[in-house]
Parts: sequence; structure tokens; C-alpha cells
Amino acid sequence: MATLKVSSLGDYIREQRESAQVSLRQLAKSAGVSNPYLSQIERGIKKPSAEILQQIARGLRISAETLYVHAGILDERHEGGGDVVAAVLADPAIGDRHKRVLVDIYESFRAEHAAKEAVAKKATRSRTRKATGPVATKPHTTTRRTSS
Amino acid sequence: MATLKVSSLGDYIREQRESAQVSLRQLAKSAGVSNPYLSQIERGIKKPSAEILQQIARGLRISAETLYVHAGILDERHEGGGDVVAAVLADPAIGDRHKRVLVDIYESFRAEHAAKEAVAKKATRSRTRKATGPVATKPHTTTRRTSS
DNA sequence: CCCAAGTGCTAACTGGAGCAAGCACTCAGC
DNA sequence: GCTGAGTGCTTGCTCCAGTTAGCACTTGGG
Repeated sequence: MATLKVSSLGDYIREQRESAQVSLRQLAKSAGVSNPYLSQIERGIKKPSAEILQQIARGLRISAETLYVHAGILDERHEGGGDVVAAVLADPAIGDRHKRVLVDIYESFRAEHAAKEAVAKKATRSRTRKATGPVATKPHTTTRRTSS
Repeated sequence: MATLKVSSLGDYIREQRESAQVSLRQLAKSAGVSNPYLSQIERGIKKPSAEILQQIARGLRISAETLYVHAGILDERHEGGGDVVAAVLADPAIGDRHKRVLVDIYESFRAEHAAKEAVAKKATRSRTRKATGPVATKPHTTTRRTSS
């Protein structure tokens, strides 16, 4: 299972913030987190908890699940509408035990289907995967004042 | 937004562990967390991160999302959590035959759950809720040995 | 009875999440 | 030029997540 992707998460948050045309302090205030901490998150220095991500998502007016995917808390396959697992978990018409059983069956079906897809793909080979690029450089550098 | 529900999460994890008939140490080992920490989580003393929940879910062979719901990381009334049948039919990750099987199983679970609800309603007469204690009753009491 | 292996837990510890105080810098109004 | 308001960041701190060492207890085999 992938480790939590801190630096790409920070880039994404800063992207969303700048796209919404709000400052770091404004987002920090609406999200209810301190602005130095938000700065550290955006720069990939700190790894926020799911609770902090929920608050940031609320401040950005996006779904928390979007940030979860970037943080590695949720797998990308579960994001968005039509998600079977989310639908099952949210369904009040069945109990927890049934939910677990249904999700297990679904996952095994998915694995079976994926295996079949892999076999089918072997017949049509010659595909290359694109490597992901590094993180963006900082917008400006700061200079510390010499002590008086 | 709900705060993270630590004690109900712990109860659920212990429930799942005991249902799977594994000891605390066995689960801790398969999950890759320390057994005292797992004990603290189950007793509601510590609040685990999403990463730890992922590991525990893997050790229990259940989906991490199930634990996320109990931890309050995911909302049970998730926006994507719409109709289960529609989600299954729309899912490209499984084949048509699997879709029909899954829908059939789901419908039978719903019918079973509905029947149980009907029975439970007949038996219920102004029930009073039992107050939950801080921790579950201990199987044994510990006394610290006086230092030599 | 003894002992090894297993159980769940306590206590002390370390590292990191998250914050408050304060910094240098920019910009606009006076 | 000065000043206030805003910006993003640094530093030091507190508190908690998560681990290690070790405890009492149970159980089964020799």
C-alpha cells in the first residue's frame, strides 16, 4: 500500500487555494488551522491528519475525499460518484456484517475482473508508463535579519 | 462535521478481531502496529491515524473505508453513497455476470435486514440505552510488583 | 509441579502534529 | 517617507501518536 504522499498533497492544496484566489491566511482562517501550519503543509514539511484535511477541504469548498486521495488515505478508484464501496457503506438498508460481506465479494469480483483484463492486455502489448515529474520550486526566498 | 469517534471505533475493531478469532497480538503483528497501541485503540484511549487504520484494516482483511466510517474520516452519508444497485451496474471494474450476482446478494441482504428490523420493532418497548463505560471489563486485574 | 508460550495491559519514552509569537517583506494611502 | 494592513514564513513550544520494555496472568505439555 502506498505511503502518504505529502508533497503532492501540498502542491494540490496550494493549487486549489490559488485557483480560488484566496491567501494562505484567508484559507487558514476559514479552515480553522493556523497559517504557519498550512504553509508547512503546502510546502510538504508537515503531514496533516485526516481531521485537518477535512477542515482544509471545507475551507476550500471541495470534498474531503479529494484531499484524501492526494494524501493516500483513499485509493483513487474509490473517488467520485458511482463508487460501489461508498454506496454499500452508506446504505442503511443492510447491517454492518452484510456490508462487510458485500464489499469482500465485490473486491474479489474486481480482482477477478482485473486478472482477466490483464490476460486480455497481454495480447496487445507495447505500452509505456509515463514517469511523474518532481515538485515545483518555491515562489520566493526569504532572508533572515541579522540579530542586533 | 462529526469529531472522530474513537471509542466506537475501538469497539468495532475489537468486535471484528474477535469475530475473526484472532488475538490482539496476532492482529497487531499482521497489521504491523505494536500490541499495546492496538490495545489502547480498542479501548478508546488513543486516536489512530488514517495510516494506522489502513494497516489494521489490512490485518483484519476488511476495507479501510469501513474503519474510516467508524473513525469519522468518511461520512456514512457520503455524497457518492447513492443507490447501491445503480453504483454496481455503473461500475466498469466488474463484468455483467458479477454485477447480477452482486445485486442479487445485496437484495437478499436487504430483505434479511428488513425482516430483522420488523422483528426488532415488535420486541422494542421504550428501551433505555445502556451507558457505555470507559473501557470494557478487564479479563483480569493487574497489580504492579513492588520494586526489589 | 514446573516451564514455555501465549495473552492483554502499564509505564516511560521519542518523534512529530499543530499552535502561538514574532519575523521580513510588500503595498497602498496619507 | 511613514504607517497600517496584509502576506508567507521561522522558531520554539505543548501535547499526543506510536513504540519499547516489562508486568501479571492463563494454559497446556512434560
